[in-house]
Amino acid sequence: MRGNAKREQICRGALEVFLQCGVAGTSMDHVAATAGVSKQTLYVYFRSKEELLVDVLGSMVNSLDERAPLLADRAVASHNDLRAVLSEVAWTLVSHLMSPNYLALFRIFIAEMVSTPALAQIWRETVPARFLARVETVLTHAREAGVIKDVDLDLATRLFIGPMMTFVFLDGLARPGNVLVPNRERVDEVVDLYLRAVT
Amino acid sequence: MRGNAKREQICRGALEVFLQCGVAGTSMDHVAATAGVSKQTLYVYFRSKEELLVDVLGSMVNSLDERAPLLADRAVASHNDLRAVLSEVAWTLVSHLMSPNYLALFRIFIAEMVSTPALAQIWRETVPARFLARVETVLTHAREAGVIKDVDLDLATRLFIGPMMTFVFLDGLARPGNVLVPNRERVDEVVDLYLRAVT
DNA sequence: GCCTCACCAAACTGAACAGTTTGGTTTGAT
DNA sequence: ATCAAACCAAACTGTTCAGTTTGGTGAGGC
Repeated sequence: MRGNAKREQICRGALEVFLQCGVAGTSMDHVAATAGVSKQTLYVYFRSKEELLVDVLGSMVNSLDERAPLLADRAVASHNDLRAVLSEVAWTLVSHLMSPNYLALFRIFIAEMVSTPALAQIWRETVPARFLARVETVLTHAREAGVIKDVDLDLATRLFIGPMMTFVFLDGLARPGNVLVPNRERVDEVVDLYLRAVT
Repeated sequence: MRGNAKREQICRGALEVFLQCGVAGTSMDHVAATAGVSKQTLYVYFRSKEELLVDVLGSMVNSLDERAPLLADRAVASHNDLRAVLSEVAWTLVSHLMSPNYLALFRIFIAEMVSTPALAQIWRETVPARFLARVETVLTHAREAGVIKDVDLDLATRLFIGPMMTFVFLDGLARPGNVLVPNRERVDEVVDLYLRAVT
């Protein structure tokens, strides 16, 4: 009976190696060794390196931020509510996405998307889609409650997500081995500046 | 006499192959064939694939946007001046960075930065540094002219660059083969929303 | 006892590819 | 004419690596 235990054991090992060495730098021998599994068993569970990659990255990206939707459904009845929720959303986004694992994941997705369309789809449907949807939900509630002006929702979302992306890309991705994570106060300052545009 | 003509011929070919096939997918044989040069000559001009990569990408990234500094030095005496300059800067940024070549360049830099620190440095000192500096210059002029409020310059820059990055990353990089370039009106709407925060 | 299922280690195959070497040909200056 | 610098095509070397094959071991069911 081909249980899930071995499969997950393989996934854990593969994820570790992929994140640390990149896709090109990862050999199937290395994965097998790290997972504590024979190479043959590896090929019983996964037909190819590509299949392994898609499966492993897909489930990693899916398992992240499971508690996040709760956040977006909080009531937004006042300017202060909105500020608090946006601060929370922004901080979750920045601190998650700037963790070493997530940055490594970014690199892999961005590089492999071209040759592996399955990855491109997974990526779009999880990370950007989720964060955008979460912010849009919050802003919709805020608009319904009359807390923000009647602005274009997509634009307002971009104006919010964008500055957070500057942290992730300019201070994270572009500085391998020397990531500069902003503190929460800094993120809140962005939120405050943002609120001046939409309220 | 080892002239520059052959060298540039090699660079052109190498750039084409690197952008189209990625670094891992590029063989030195392919580069030589595309450049119309023998493999041996290739190795006379460049000691290794890595040296070729750094040289080629470095000069591509340096040759871009040479006319841009002119823009940032325009006078910003009124709200309308500011709007016009920011619109121009934003549109230059978005339309340049979302071109197929630039997106391919992004992918390579992001993937290779980790193993090739020289690339990371080149990247930071050119693309982000230049665009940030340009926006900061404009905003500084605007602040001196009393056109915008006394906001934190770094924050105000992030709030401006960020939304443009959403176009580049979410609608460009994340959609290989199906890039959605926003039209100029859409970019101007972002600029207008932005101006509500800083003026 | 024996059979089968899940696993293992290790050797193997075939292809790709960075970098080198060999053995030339062209060109242009003297 | 001759010599040297620049170039070329093509074969070669050594390595890495995805994926396969071989020849097993141990454990649970019957």
